[in-house]
Amino acid sequence: MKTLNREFYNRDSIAVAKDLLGKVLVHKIDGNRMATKIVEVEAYMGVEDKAAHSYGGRRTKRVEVMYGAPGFSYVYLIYGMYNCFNIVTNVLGTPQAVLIRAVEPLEGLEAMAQYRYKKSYDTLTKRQIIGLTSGPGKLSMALSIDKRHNGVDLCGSRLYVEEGDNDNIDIVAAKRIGIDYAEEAKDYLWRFYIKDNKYVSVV
DNA sequence: CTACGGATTTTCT
DNA sequence: GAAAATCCGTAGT
Repeated sequence: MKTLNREFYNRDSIAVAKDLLGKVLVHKIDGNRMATKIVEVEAYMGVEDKAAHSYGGRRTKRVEVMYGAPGFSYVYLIYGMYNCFNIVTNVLGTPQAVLIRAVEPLEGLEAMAQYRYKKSYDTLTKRQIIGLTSGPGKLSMALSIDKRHNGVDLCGSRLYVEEGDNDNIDIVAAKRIGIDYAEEAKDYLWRFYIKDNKYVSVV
């Protein structure tokens, strides 16, 4: 499968977010490949978006990578415990990103089960199988993504997104999650997910 | 199966 | 010193 190039990410977050649905997020560790279908995303539109970490042009050490070139990863720790994986979008100097909120496991199920639960995949309960990757913190655990992966080039060969074979998907637009502080921006329909997919975090 | 509240620590004010 | 782009276990239908 073809890896998405820099140009794909060099657009505004909303356009990239929608186009990422159905694409395949891959993480290779020691030659082992884990692959997952992207099923839920959120667009963060930067300077003009009260929910974004870069709102109003805030430029701290944490947020710095969003001001860089598109197609790099932005990983941050949330609630003291969980990592969230984002993809930097739009032109250099425009601090936008897409949060990957949920994915569906495709390859490397055993490795994911170990990273996530320290258990073999076939001992998982139904609830645990869905819980593998049905949320931003969860998928980061399953794919072994943490702060070390902040600023990684997704046009490289270890962590990247491939074309999927999923053309006819039904996209739902909804309010973003966990941003009640963002005033009017909390109601924008900037979360997108694949209709009826089991791994979507909030329906 | 749903609802609730506690966990835990980085980051910025 | 407060808040945070979340998750999980427990308790109650």
